[in-house]
Amino acid sequence: MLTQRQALILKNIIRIYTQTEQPVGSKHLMNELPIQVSSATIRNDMAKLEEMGLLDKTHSSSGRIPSISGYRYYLDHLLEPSDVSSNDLAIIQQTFNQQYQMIDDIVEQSATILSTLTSYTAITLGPDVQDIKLDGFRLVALGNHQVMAILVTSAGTVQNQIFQVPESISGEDLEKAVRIINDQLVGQPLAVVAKRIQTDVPQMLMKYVSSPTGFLDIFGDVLKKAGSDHFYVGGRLNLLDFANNDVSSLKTLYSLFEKNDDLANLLRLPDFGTGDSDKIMVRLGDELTPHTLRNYSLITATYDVHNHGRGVIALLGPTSMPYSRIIGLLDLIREELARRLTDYYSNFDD
Amino acid sequence: MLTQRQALILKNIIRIYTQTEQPVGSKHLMNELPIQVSSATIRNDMAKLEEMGLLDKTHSSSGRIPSISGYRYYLDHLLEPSDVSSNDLAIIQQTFNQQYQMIDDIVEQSATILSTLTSYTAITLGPDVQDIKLDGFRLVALGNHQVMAILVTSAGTVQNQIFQVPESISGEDLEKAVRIINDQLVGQPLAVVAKRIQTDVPQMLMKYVSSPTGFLDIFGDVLKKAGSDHFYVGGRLNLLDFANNDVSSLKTLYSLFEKNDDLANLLRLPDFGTGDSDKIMVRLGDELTPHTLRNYSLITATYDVHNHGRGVIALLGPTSMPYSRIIGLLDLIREELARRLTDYYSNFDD
DNA sequence: TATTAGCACTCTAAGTCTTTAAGTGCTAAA
DNA sequence: TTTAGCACTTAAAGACTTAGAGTGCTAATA
Repeated sequence: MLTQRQALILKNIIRIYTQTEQPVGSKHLMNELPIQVSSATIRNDMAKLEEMGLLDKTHSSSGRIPSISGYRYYLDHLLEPSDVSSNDLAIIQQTFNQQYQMIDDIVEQSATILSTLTSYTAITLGPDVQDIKLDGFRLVALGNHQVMAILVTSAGTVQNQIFQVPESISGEDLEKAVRIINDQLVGQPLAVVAKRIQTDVPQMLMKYVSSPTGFLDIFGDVLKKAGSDHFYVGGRLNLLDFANNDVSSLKTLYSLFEKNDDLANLLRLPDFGTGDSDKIMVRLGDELTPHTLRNYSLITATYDVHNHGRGVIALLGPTSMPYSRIIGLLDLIREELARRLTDYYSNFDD
Repeated sequence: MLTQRQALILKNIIRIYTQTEQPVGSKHLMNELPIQVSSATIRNDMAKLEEMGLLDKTHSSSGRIPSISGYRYYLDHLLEPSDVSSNDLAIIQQTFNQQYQMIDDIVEQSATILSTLTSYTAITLGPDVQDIKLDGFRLVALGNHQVMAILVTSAGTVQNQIFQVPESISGEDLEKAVRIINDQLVGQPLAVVAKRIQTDVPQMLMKYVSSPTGFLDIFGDVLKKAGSDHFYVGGRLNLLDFANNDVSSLKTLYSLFEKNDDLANLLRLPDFGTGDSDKIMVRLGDELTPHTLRNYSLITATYDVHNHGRGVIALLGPTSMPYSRIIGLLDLIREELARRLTDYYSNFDD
């Protein structure tokens, strides 16, 4: 357990290091502390903090920098989220008050705000797709053998894709197939639908349609799209500022952002679903996979859309971030986002 | 005018510098030339080439590097495109033989191939939208006050967007409006359509529909999308390799890639439309705008889709590229792309 | 007992100096 | 016109020095 003064010292070393990115020496720190003690006293406490593994030195006679464990301790015991500045608040309100067409737009905008206000990189994910159901499926002929397939889910999300239809498949067949799909599968969870088009649906179609495979490929494609998570990444370019010329980790990250599965892995919380998932979690150092990211810090928060699942918003930045401000901000945006989405769904089925 | 030997020297300095990124000295060059001359002779020619502004020194006693003018001369007078290696050829053929759904996919794939084969960044643009006509407009109701608007053009491209429709607009009104649009505007160039919905169309709709503005906003939005160019950028990450830690130019470029207008400006050829536009053009140094890019080289080629306009493919890389190989490659992909798209359109209206 | 002044010690960063190797330009001879 | 020879230039790398920031320890102090 830390003495009060030791905690104060740790807290301030983290604060100063975040501002200057330079090791903090005892004399310098002396002038920054609210209490009056000599630099020797501070040195003694620093030595103890180092012994406990909470501080590091860059070389034997350098000032101290926070170690990963130091950040961990700070985050777990010392951090107090600060209120959002009125300036930030105004920006958030203003952005969320824009008129949106779709849920996805709101979620995407959250990533934009978050990255703009922090100068880091934000990642957001809409409410989870666990038990989303098929709400409807359409095919719209566009001429020139092109057909647009549209799938609507119970969560209000829409996926579409355009296909080049070979002449061998007749328009009537497609229409029949669509009718059967809607009759038989609407209202069922996407996962069930996905399973059934592998099992009994082909036979069912077979009775009325001459070649169901082509159609099922199309339907399957769009279904897959609708069933997979959609991540939004805001402020990609900010990475260039805080990844200190470490081109290799830059590459890792940027290619990570392109792959859904990798992003899902990155954001997956150790205790997702269990425990108090309302807490904002910070992971850094070896807590992060892949290990290429051990110089970064990832803050994740979930938000709860009443009766419509939970989503995730996250922020990726350097290990040394102004956590107080950032976490306050994240908390506000999470609440705001939950509120907007809950509103959205509440006047959904009228 | 250069002597034959001077040309040989310039050519080889460029070749060696491209491989090593190091200034080339007279002794080193002596061993690399196909002719037998002393280093003193080479030094004399080098001095003359420098006098002409074709070579530079990094310091008074260093070897020579090509100047921007040197590259210019090389590109204009000495360069001979080389044949595409059988390996590259195989990759190109294979990629183009995949089944595509849409024109846009083919154009996008070109950017991917080009960037993969070169390790640079590729930008492609579909055939130009000069006199594309409106082919059809649809509204598909998706439930929950959502409507998808779909616009098809005579070029076979499709744009769609989903809107939240306020209750004040009735479904019947929308249907009527769609019918009128299709009756009156199909077959007309997009530019004309865009103009008319500002002038006579509102009045026309007014007769049959109670509140045409909402509908026209929707239609206008999708129309705008369909009328603007769509660029594809492949191999963004390759920039990290050849932009030597120059974070500021990296930022310029990455934000450039996000803005349609900026990309259009970048690719706009000085003599676009006039002259022999079949030539592959290389721009470097001050020929490039914005000037932040003066350490890069941009190669642009147009491709001609029979009766369906021209498109552009481009490659952005460092000033010192293996131009012979690159230009050979670009030429092949341009032809291949033109062929595929011409094919595509040829069995379009049957 | 906790704090502090004092001081020897450590290490980096920045500057100076030296050396080496690669390269040039010029001169005079072939 | 080409070439051998040579004096000269420069960057890069290593050795050395110095200044400054910082530490850890000891002994005195409150």
